[in-house]
Amino acid sequence: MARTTGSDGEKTEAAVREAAVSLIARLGYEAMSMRQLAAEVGVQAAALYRYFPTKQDLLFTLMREHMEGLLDAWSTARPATADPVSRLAAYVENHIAFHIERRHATHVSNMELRSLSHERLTQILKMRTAYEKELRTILRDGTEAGAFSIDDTGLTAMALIQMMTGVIVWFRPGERLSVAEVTASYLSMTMRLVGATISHGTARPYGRAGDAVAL
Amino acid sequence: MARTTGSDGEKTEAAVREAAVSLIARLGYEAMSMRQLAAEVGVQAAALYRYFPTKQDLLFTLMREHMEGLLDAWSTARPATADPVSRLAAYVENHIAFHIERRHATHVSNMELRSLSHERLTQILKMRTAYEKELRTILRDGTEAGAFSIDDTGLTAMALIQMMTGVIVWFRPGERLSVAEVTASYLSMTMRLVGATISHGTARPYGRAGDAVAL
DNA sequence: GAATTAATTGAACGTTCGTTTTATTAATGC
DNA sequence: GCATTAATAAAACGAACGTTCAATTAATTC
Repeated sequence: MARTTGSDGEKTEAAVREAAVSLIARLGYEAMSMRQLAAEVGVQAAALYRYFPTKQDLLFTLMREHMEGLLDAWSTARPATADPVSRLAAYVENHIAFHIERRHATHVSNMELRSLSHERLTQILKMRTAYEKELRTILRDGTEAGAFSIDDTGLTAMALIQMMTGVIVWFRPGERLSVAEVTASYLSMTMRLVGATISHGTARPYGRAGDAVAL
Repeated sequence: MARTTGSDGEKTEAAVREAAVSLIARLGYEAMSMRQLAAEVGVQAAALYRYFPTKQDLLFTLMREHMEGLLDAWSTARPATADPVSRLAAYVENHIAFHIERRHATHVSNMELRSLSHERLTQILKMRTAYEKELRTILRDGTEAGAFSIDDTGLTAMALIQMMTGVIVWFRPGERLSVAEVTASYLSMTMRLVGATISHGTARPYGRAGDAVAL
């Protein structure tokens, strides 16, 4: 009826985070109760409040760390080259890989924004906007350099991100398609959508279906 | 403390539906209480149970009618022609128009699926699959006819639908872009993504940026 | 090995939830 | 105008919710 043998704060907190992402992704934030979460972890509900002062603090922590992870992943994957096609390819590959690997956390970050307070919502959206701006910059640079032909970079960036993130809705690892195949397909679709050419001024389109996609 | 002057079942039920779509879209199904909904309509919570036996029945009704509306809209808009490019254009135009016009209901139908019972979830997903199959058929027909060049019609259909439906996330009527402009952009992006050509065997691509899009 | 700190339990608090029941009044049909 | 039906209010139900508090035990420190 008190501290249990082998109990360890760090391990418990990690278990809480993991279980929370999984439960919120499956049931939704509002539908998940603190008692349910505690049961999943194997503790009483009161124990959760040692690690997160409120239920919303828990949600916010999960979301903030997910967004930080996304920005970190991109700043690691971002290539040094100025070539817009390479930069766009790197963005797409990073985005698909990250989102497939963290399907549940992405689900939470995308679906539960309305459960945040105004101030915290603003913080998350700021990070999201920064990430989207990276794509808009690539698209604008590429258009100005003549590598892409795009009507509206803002609209195109949103369309691409929605398309790519949507992969988590239908993709299940270990089914018909591998992660590499899915990534290659999305890369090809992206390059065609933006009207990418292999190099400036060339009419040859990038990655037509049936061709091997040059990475 | 009982029936109020001017009360009318039909009007009340319509008001309940309307307020429910709006509230669920804004707060989420779990976060919306029946008392909140009743207050929005201007009645007591108990009055809602005259029209919908349970909260989940209300949600299911809204979703089912939304999906029926989508299928109806497409069966009206679907062209008689066999030309895949025209059929795809009609699909995109109908999809964008319908989803922009019914942003809130779409939000509800996409986000609250997990609050349905298994049986009802299956019913909704069946309608959704039927709708998606229409797009897959167009893409397959177009690929076989040589009008599109697509790697994987299933994957491409999902990517296109995610891209198009995503318009409701960022688009706000009356801001920078008109509905017509947005539709034209999405049509152009779609045609490029599927590698559409104006007619079979021609190398000329459909709707490059900068050209006028032929509708 | 005693004192301190870390981790957790169990019980309880007040609130809100979806829903049901009963009573009451407005509209309708004859 | 009387009987019937439609539409609602008011009050209450038990259950579940997020959260707090006090007590208790395990691990750590000295």
